[in-house]
Amino acid sequence: MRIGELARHAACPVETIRYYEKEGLLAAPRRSSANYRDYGPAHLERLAFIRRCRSLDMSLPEVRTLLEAIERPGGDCAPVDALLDEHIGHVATRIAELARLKEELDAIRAHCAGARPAKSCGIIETLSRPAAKRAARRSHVRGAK
Amino acid sequence: MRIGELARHAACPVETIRYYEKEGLLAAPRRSSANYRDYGPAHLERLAFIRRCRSLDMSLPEVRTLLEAIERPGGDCAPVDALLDEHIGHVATRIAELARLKEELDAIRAHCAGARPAKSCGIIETLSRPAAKRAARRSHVRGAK
DNA sequence: GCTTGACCCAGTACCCGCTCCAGGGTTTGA
DNA sequence: TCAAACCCTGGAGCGGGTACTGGGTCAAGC
Repeated sequence: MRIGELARHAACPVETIRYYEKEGLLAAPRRSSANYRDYGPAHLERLAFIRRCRSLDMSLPEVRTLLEAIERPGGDCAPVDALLDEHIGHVATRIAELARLKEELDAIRAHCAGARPAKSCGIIETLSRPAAKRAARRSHVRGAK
Repeated sequence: MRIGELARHAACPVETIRYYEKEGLLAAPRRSSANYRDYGPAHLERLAFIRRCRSLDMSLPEVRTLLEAIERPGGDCAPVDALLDEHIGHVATRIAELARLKEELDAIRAHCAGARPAKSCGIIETLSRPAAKRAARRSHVRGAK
């Protein structure tokens, strides 16, 4: 199967497949005489796994760790469990952070009822004042917009 | 005041201040004879505003829009209100997405009680199956790790 | 007057996870 | 035979900085 067909089966852009190969997440397939990549079912399975993990907001290093744990012959799944637990923790943390953020934004928004001269707008004034202390983000799960 | 002092007052890395100047968010200050940047209180006020907005997860284009709305003489604050409403909407959307994601991750995690051979681990099997459909993220608020 | 260390400058490369582009070659169907 | 659709490599770009190189400057102590 050529890269376009693999891309359709895995619902993954062609460029992303080449990128995964470059990053060592997906094994380089053999090439046709015209130098086209030629994939088999194992590649599709592996790519689907990667895409599924990505859809769960795992980073590529995390996916790599999972793939290595799976490939390791005779290994148990304890590292997989640990990685998943940690990832779930990150997601929970980010949810809590965003909930606090939303409270703060709602409070700021309440300072203005609309259409007043900018100089006397309570929102602008509030935005100019220092924030209540919030924990810094250090984790990889993406934010809000 | 030199850039280091401004950085301390605003709790903002020096490099970031230079970056904001390059991006046109912070006006270029006058220079000392040794070509050092020389800031006044207005710069600190403006930088504090930018940092406050960033701490609320606004993007730099959003901050730019706010700054322009504030600077516009005689303008009212309706655009500010609108921007804030939109941003709050993005945050709420991201919270909902992450909550769904966490449910899915919890469900996957429940498939393994630990320390089984990787081949028979329910997590790995689940990760290999296609995901339930979830809405794609298109918004700027960051995710979970 | 000289040294030491803290500070400042400009410019560039790097992070992630792609995405898009340029400029070519190949395959497929009409 | 020709066009459209596909494939290739290599490189640049996104946001929002961070880090580094290789210099210049300043203030204090000796």
